[in-house]
Amino acid sequence: MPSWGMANSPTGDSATDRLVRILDTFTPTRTVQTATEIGRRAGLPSSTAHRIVNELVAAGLLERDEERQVRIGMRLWELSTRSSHALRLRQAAMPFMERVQARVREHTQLAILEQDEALFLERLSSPDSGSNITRVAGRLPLHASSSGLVLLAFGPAELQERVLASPLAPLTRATLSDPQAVRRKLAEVRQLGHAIAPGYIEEVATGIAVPVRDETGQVVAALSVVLPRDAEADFAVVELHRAARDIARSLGYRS
Amino acid sequence: MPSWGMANSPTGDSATDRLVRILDTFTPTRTVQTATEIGRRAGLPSSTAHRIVNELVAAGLLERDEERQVRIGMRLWELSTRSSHALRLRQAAMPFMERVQARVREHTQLAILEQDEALFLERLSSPDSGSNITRVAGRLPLHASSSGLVLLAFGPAELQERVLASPLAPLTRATLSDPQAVRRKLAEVRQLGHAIAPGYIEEVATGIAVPVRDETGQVVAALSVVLPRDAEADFAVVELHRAARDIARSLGYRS
DNA sequence: TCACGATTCCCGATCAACGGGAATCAGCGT
DNA sequence: ACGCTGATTCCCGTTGATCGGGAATCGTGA
Repeated sequence: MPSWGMANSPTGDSATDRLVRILDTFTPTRTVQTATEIGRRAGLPSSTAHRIVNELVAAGLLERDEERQVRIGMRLWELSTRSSHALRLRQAAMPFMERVQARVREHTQLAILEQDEALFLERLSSPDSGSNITRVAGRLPLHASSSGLVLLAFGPAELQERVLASPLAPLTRATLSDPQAVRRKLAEVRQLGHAIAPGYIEEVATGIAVPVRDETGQVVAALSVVLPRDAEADFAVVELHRAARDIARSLGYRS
Repeated sequence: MPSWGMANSPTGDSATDRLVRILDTFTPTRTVQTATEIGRRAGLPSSTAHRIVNELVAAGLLERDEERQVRIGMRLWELSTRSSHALRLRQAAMPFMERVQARVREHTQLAILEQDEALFLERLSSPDSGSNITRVAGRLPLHASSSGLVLLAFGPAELQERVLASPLAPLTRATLSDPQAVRRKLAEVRQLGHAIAPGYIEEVATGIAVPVRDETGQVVAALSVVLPRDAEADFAVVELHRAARDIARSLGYRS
């Protein structure tokens, strides 16, 4: 069968899939690129890529800068803020995160559960900085971060089973990668009411996280700080618990 | 011609348009709704709405809660943070906004120019609150807000022409709605280096805004506070200018 | 039990999207 | 000046993915 006469036919994946593939070609480190480049990365012919990119630019989901490079549009951010859930939480948490940050003087972070990972909603950086693992909108595995352990420990049982059944990649020598060890750790977290993760992500850093409850009393987020490896943790734990309680209160949680 | 035999044919608007229409059915006050409801608001038949919503949920752009209500997904927020431009600005501005907020003790806001309106990227609320016009991701017209006037005064000339040529809706009796008056105001803003908008938006409030420059020296944002109508403005003006300068410096602006 | 709305499933008709290809444009090195 | 490379736009014949009416199913509240 001759291929020179082949038809140009639709690709077979939905418009939505293609859109996500295109948006995914943007990464935190590559925030601008040409339409052709997008096409190459998304597996689209140049001509198709241009047509779609132009549509998206017209719709405001993408933007072009002065050199016609394409970047993600503010419109998308605007639409994304309509997702009340996280935004409301972030808003409520902000003032108290600032207080923690002012008193503990270390990176202060707020994370939620998202697709079996800890997704960081907000981060106030330490004035006298240090390590920089987490980013706003960054993710960390549940078993290897203090925030993740809190979200896991207070999360639904089937989540725990799913995560414990999957491979637990260690990030450092200290990371818990044995299901039984993680299970014990989770019990400890539930008993203490907070998670301490010494060196799980970076040898030199210890994460400390507490659960944050919404107005229904359900744990919806983890509030955390990152301390130097062998700093005194007690003060941070107290401050975190206080902030978590105040956030829950400001969301309307009683008792 | 009998209509009962009519074909089912594509709508004529691109998939992108439909996506935006669907996302636009979500508003800050209506953040969850059923698929059928989305269809009704977006002008889509129920069956079509369901198909598309299901696709979007599968792609992570929308989510369903426990009652199968649909809401905007965190995935969208995550993708939107890839738009470096605004995020970088917000990150750089945050610490200095906090300082302004701590010292002036009034609503402190950061806005950028977006589609001929002032789009608010961030807002730190006054502890002793008061009016609440601006919201994060909210918009205000350029001619009627201190932030807008700054963005307009230091923006490209063709933007000024376009805005002055369009109808200038007054929000209060004090709002400048005459093109000539706005033109004079813009000259004043350029001369003073900041904008004072007494009662333009709300009778009882005065907005004060200063331009924020990026590393190239271009004005990319407006930093503003909202004061009670006849509060002393000088202190706020000084603080705002200092913060704007520090933000520009932290972005790498020299001189 | 019934009624109503949301949701899923099915399916034939249609046309908007697809992408190869050619032309154009822009920058760059020689 | 001149080709070379890559981005971009335009054209156009083909076709299968999209569309939505309709029916069945599920869920809930009266």
